[in-house]
Amino acid sequence: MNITADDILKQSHLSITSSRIKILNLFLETKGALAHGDIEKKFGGKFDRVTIYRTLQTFLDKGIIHSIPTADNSVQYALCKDDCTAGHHHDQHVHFICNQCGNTVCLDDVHVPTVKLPIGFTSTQVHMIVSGICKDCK
Amino acid sequence: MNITADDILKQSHLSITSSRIKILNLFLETKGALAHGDIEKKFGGKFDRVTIYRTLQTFLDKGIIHSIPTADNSVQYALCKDDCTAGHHHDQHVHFICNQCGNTVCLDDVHVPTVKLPIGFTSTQVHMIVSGICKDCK
DNA sequence: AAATTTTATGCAACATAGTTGCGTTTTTCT
DNA sequence: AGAAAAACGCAACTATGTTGCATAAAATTT
Repeated sequence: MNITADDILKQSHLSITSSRIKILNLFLETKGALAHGDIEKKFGGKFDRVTIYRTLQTFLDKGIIHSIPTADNSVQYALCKDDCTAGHHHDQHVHFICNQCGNTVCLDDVHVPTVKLPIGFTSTQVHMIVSGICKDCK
Repeated sequence: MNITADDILKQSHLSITSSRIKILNLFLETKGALAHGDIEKKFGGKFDRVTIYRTLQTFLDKGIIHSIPTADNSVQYALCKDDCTAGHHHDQHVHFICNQCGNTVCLDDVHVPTVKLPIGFTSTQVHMIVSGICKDCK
């Protein structure tokens, strides 16, 4: 049995509202990552833009989604795996951005390698973003 | 003898203009990376915002600077090393963003490790962004 | 060195993205 | 069902990024 949007919200102690359910379902249905603009387009004014901003922020805070920085100024969001908690993210996988279709996907199986930082530097988070051509576009 | 802004522009076959010289000098003087907003603040309306956008884009195209995606929607730019050319970037080093001082620096000595992608994926560019506490803030 | 061509800049107007405050509605708790 | 808490929608605002075009400045030619 699959996990539902309802379950996720309950697990995170969040109020169950129709906008949260719908946005969360969109994430569950979508394979790749979503930008704020994608969500806005998908629902075509059904929700206020502000609601989408706040919902994404809430999901980020609770560790339901994680953000993926991109070179073109459009932050993408993707669902976290089960082992993410509000305090600490474990999304240490590589993200892939396809230059052809523009999709961003989580390569859950590709782990971000650890690098040795110069003396004095301490790392709390590592992002690895690979761009190129994805398997659907080759 | 140090390389000058003038030299860089000539090498890239770009017209020598005062805005390009000044923006390039700012990069030469600054250790870390700069965002568009930093440059705008620095010059306080001395140049048009549009000029800064276009100058950055030109420098990017010519391989004079490279861009660094960040999680907070503010693309940073930093000078490329000598071995970057217009066609192909060789800035395969790790970037570090300090959560304390907010500075972004190029860790020129830390090379981005190669990762094995799933079958069907082809990589053209890899970004590795580490955030944490830098050596000046620890 | 002046004229011409090419390129870059500034301005205006616009488009998109993100934030904040506040009254109203919805959800949750008892 | 009623009270308290949380979320939503609206409006207004700020910041960020883009485009077209007239003007200004560089580079090129003679």
